[in-house]
Amino acid sequence: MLGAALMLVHTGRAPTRSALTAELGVTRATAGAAAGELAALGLIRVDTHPTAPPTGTHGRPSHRLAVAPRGPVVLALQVHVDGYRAALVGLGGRVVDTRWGCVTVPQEPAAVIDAVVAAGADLLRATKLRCVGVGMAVPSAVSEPEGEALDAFNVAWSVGTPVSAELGAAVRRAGLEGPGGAPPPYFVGNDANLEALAEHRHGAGRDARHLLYVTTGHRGVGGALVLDGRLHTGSAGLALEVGHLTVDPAGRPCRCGGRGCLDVEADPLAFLQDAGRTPGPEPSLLRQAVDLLRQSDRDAGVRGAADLLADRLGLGLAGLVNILNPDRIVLGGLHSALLSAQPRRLHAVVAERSLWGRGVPLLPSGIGRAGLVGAAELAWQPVLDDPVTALEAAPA
Amino acid sequence: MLGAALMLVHTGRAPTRSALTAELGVTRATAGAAAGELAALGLIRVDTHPTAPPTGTHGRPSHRLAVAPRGPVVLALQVHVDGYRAALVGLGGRVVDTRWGCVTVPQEPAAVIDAVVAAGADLLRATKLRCVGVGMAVPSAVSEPEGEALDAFNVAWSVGTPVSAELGAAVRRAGLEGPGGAPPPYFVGNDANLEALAEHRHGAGRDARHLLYVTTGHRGVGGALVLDGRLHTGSAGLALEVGHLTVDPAGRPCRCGGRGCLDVEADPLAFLQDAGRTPGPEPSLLRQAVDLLRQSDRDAGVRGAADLLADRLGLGLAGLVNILNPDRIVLGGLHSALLSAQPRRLHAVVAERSLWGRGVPLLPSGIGRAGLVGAAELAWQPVLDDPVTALEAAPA
DNA sequence: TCACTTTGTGCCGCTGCTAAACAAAACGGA
DNA sequence: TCCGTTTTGTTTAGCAGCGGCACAAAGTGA
Repeated sequence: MLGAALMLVHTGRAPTRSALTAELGVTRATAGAAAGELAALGLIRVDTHPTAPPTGTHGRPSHRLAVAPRGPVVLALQVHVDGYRAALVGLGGRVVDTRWGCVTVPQEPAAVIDAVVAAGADLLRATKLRCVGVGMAVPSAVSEPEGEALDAFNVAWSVGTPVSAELGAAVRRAGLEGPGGAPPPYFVGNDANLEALAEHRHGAGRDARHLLYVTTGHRGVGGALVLDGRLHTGSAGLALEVGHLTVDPAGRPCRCGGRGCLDVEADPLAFLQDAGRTPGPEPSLLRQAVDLLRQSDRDAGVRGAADLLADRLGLGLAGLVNILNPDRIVLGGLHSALLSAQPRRLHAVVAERSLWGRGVPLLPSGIGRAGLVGAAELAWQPVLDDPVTALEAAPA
Repeated sequence: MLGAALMLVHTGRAPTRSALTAELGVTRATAGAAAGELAALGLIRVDTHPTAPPTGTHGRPSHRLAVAPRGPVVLALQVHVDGYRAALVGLGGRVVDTRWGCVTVPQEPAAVIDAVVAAGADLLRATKLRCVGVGMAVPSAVSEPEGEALDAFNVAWSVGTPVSAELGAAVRRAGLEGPGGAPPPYFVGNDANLEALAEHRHGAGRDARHLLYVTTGHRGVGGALVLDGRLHTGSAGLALEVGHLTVDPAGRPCRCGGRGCLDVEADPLAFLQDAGRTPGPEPSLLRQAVDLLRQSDRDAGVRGAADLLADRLGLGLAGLVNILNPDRIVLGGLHSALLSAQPRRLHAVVAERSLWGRGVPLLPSGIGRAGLVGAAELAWQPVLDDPVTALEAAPA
């Protein structure tokens, strides 16, 4: 109950106390008690006297609810192909402060993770905010419950790298303090999964019951599914490996052994190649591809490559629609840019190649740094599940 | 709580009161009270003095729990290509009595549904058992929440046939009486989905957290997914249309507009054709194919067709494994027979063509008439969710 | 027959919620 | 300006569900 109330404030669905009452489906008394407890825990702020609220309705104005401005935060970390980023994230997905660094690939996982955790520890020292959890996004499938990276070829980590264990060690080495003085709980997730979670809680996926998220990194295609508000990661954390759907049987060979996988046919590199460009070393492949896509109305070659990308992505999405029947699809990375640039062809292909995909809304991603925000969601989850227990969290 | 307890007895996971206590994770007092209430409702039987229980353990023997022998039943109905079947099904998936009939295609939906409901009403009159719900399985995708059949080409119903409404009308016409004297609640589902549900509750899918079910009818391939004990039907009931996964880009044309879909490459008709047989009018395509598959160790042509079927099905399953990461796969229809006949090739293809499919257990279906049992599960669901409310169910 | 183990049952108290009555804060009309 | 209406916040009483505990019951084995 407390957790459900906090989630409603967290996701912005309960901006007032009366909205909280309605969303929870309980009496005013119960909702009021919950709001009071959350305020006492320092998680939310209850504005008893909202200054000049232009209501326009009858009746007593409701108290406004908001996340506490200097309440606890979580440490959100992200490792990607050429660097890392650390951020302090409050409730509501508010990024308080952020810091980043570069690494040259290949690099030992432990060294990278130590560096990103150290950056986070710096942030915490500088702001003196209380840290209640650590979440990290990595560009790899992550097995559950072991927390091992299984295909982190982007960052040149070997199969089976114990990312979760390394993160735990780094957290202890950095001397981070969580609830009860013990090291804060820490979690690792795949970046595409976490971006999907962020989109569902705070972005274009809000209120979707079955949200399909598909995105590109610099290389490859990732997917995720959020069902009834919870990430569907499959039985071992390995679901939604959408990169190996076949979209062109005569296409490029893929490291999975097949040909014409989405992973190699609908990612930034494929798009640059299809447009006849030779990818340069700088900036990132994703940025080069997005910049190029902007020229599609002036350059016929680019336009052709964009059409090809839309056809292939659309075919892949159509297959996913047949299997998952989502009520919304959010696209990230290059696919988000493609959707914004020319929505029609993509919609048409999905409608044509799926059985009942005509009405599925396709939306571009709605938040920046979704990976970081998603990592924060992971770290917030224990608090959202049971605020009291998570905040007092007796050390082991 | 009461519902959870009933579910445990229903699925056979709580054969004794102490097992119920352990599975529910509550105190003996609470579990005892729940068992007492369910017995008072006439749903289960508590054997206080189990005669001669060969325990072999220390301590006081636990009371045995079982579904009530003459407790209420649900009416399970199934419509298929050339006929229908009605059954009374008790808790625990026990088929009390069954009755069937034939129809010649094409036939008006209302007429078929009237006939199958009438058969069910006969059964109820003959046994004088109390009916608490009606469930019907149809060979078509069923939209939610409207309850319309969307691709019932097998039974020649037009797109958008309001099956749920027709069933409701037939139930009222037949004068069936449910809880409180009102017509019993009625539900419609896709047959593959309901078979999956039956397998999960009572068959080869027991205790799987992420169960993927794939099966053939006489024509086409169907799939279903059971997540954490609940059927995943997608946002509009249209998920798991696995029949249109491409498994042979140069293959047969499919009514979806594509080529080489699972639907036309891994169904009984395709197998018969691949083996060089001309399908006869009798018996059903499924039966002909299963009978033929039995000869695969004597006939090289049949063996080749079986290998081809295993390759194509395996490729389709591998794709599904990449997307859904199930912890178990159960196969029905012709695919079940294929798995029993030659498990090795199928296992090998799934392992080879999926990223992490090596360890996924593949099992043949474990119950007969799974469609009927699944339809019964659908009808039982309100009782399993909240026995008290469902059984007293005030009329509208 | 006597420990010992395991299970069923009754009683007490805590927790979390609802219901109901009352108070507070806005609006609009006389 | 006053008062009725509407909506919301607050307080109190009461109920239902469940856990904890103590005790009784029904087996096993020495």
